Amino acid sequence: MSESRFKFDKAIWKTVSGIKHGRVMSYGQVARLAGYPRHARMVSKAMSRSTGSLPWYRVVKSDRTLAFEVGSEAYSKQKELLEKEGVRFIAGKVVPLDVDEAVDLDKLLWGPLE
DNA sequence: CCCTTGACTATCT
DNA sequence: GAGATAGCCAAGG
Repeated sequence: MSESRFKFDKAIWKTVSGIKHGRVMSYGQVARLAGYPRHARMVSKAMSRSTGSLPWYRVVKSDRTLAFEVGSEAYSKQKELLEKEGVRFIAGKVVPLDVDEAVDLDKLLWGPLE
């Protein structure tokens, strides 16, 4: 196994582990934060290579939908794990729960759904 | 090497 | 907003 790939994996795992409970991050965001811009597609591989427990389900696509095929087992599992943390879904999209500053829960729930 | 694959993304119709 | 399209980049055949 190559040395550089291990370093990459480690950086990704560390970043993903840092995602807080009930929050999500996109693949591209994780890659960027880990120090590897434009490696969004590689993030998934790094996660699948992870042996320990990783909050992989807190990583979603940039449009806030899940990466798996709708209806697949993986899709259901990820959605279930997220909902267990209080994450909501509207029209297949994760609702950002930035409880910290987004005091506009009203607008969040009743505002335009796009 | 060349070509194909993806748990991706940004942009344009 | 849904589809198409073109970048993206490491792995594997």
